[in-house]
Amino acid sequence: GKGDGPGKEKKRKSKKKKLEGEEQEKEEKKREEEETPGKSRKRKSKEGGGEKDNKKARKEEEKEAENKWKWWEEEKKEDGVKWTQLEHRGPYFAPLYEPLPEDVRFYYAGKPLKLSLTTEEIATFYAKMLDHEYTTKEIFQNNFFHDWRKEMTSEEQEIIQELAKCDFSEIHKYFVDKSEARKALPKEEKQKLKEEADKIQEEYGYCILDGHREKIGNFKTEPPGLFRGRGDHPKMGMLKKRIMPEDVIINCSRDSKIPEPPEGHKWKEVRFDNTVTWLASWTENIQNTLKYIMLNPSSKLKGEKDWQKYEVARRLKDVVHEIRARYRADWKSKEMKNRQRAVALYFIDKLALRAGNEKEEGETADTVGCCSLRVEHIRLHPRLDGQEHVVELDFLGKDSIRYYNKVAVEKQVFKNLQLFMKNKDPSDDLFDRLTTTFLNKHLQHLMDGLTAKVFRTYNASITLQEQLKALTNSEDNVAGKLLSYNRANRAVAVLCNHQRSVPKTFAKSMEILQTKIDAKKKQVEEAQQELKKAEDELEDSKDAKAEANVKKKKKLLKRLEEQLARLNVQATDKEENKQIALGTSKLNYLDPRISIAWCKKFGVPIEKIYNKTQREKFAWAIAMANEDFEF
DNA sequence: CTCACTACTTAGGAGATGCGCG
DNA sequence: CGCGCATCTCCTAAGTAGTGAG
Repeated sequence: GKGDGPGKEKKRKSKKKKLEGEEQEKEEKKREEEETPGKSRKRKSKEGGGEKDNKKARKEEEKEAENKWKWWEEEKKEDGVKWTQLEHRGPYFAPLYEPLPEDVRFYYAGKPLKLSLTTEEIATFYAKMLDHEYTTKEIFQNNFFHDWRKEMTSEEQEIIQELAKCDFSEIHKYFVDKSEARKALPKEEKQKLKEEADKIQEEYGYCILDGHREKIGNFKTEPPGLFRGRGDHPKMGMLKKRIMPEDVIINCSRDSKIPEPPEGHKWKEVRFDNTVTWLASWTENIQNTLKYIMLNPSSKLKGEKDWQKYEVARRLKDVVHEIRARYRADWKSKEMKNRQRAVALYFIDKLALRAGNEKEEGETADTVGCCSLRVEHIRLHPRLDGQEHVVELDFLGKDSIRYYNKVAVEKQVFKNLQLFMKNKDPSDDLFDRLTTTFLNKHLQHLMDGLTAKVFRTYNASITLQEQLKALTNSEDNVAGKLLSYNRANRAVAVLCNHQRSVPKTFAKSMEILQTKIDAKKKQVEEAQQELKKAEDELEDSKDAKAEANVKKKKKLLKRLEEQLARLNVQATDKEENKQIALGTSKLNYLDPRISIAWCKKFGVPIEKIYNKTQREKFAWAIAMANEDFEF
């Protein structure tokens, strides 16, 4: 193994660029906020002070919020310095392996075989996944078997030569039963388990940052297991090793209580770096990259960064027209590099594509973003479905999620793409002269803090704002307004290509809906026939009674048709949402102040939009946005 | 420029929990 | 008051983007 490199020299990060302008902007926002009528806000946050000035004792949550750290009302730290005090208990380690009971056996070539502890543990990783699709994949099997054999004793290596002869079924059953037994536990037992978990959370799940108790995001080390990559990952099935204290670097403040490593163990290193936000880190053995223990999204460190992200996106709003004019001009640039950059930027802006850094081949699944698109990922149609200059994009993006889109583009773009593809193989880079670094250098020059990803944030947020404006009807009731909100949110999710796998129960509930539709259709048909009959009768008799009957039947038909239409809309809605995930954009791309302003403007309770966790994450925005907020 | 390394955000799936309904 | 589905929480993989050495 080459994964262990102890005693390497560590470097400190240098300070980041100045952001004075931004700070000023924030100061202004604050003052603006404080002028708004309603609750008066305090300058300083209270720390455990039992002041009770909130006479109109509202909900508990609000009382709780009273104790929360209103960091956004404080002065910002010197650039690059993330904290002055950081104290925590270190990570909570995954429990050690518990050997299987004697009667749960592993079989090789039909015969029971007692495994060494390590070998058995790894066998359980595979056994647990037996009914997962992963274990049917050859790469997964090969990687697993290779890594497993490496950990076996020489006797075991001698015997266990083929994965196909391994029988894990008893082990598998053991874990299935175990999990079922857990589910069937009586209430009080479950309660006890929960209390234990809460205690761990209480002890390890928080840290002290600059005098405030802050929630940690992931305070547990990742347990050992088999690596589960996404998509066609070349490393799927490889053994992810157990993290020991000896692998872990602790970061905290010098004068804090240094966390104790578990009994009989030592930390790899303890450092006191206040220019970073992480509390602990280790190197994982699959990709040889660092993993970190960091704070929860509700924390100051994360919240401030999030806020800053949206402020950068808002600054883009002011210059985006110039930038667009600039890249359109660059479509004609004499420099091929600049032309490629201009076309790529157009895609990033128009289609909200990711930047697309280069990746090491064979290390990860074959996915691309904008700058790493290959010729094989696009098709050019001079005309298609009545449109001119259509580009068909089809590629796997982040998490191996497919991006498929047919989009009409400007003639210049189309011509450029033809040029970029000329004399190239399908597997060649479309933008062969372009890297994300080059693109971002250019963007930085156009606007301070601008990078490719800002376009996604900007376009997502501005789309939400525009869609909300277009779709919300103030006459609607709350449910109707929420529907509009979800539609606006969905427009963003579609733009950003946020997908989910089709819910397991989808087909079933769709079927129920379809049955309803079919029944309704039949009713409509019947009503049509009856109407026809009534009309025929009227033809014959021409009396008032028959005429009234025709009217009645017409009315009925109309109502049924409307009901059918509504069901169809519902089905379309459901179908459209089938593979769309709204959560990612809500959490990462939509400036929360847009949603909060909308809630205030239309009298929709914020809880209808954001659940508790989300409200904690966006506490800064809830505190500062009023109904006039404009992104 | 490339490469190695670092630090951070963004992402979908699995499993846990909660909630409305009969 | 349990059951089945929807929502929430947790987990950790997979991106973006920066730095600095050579």
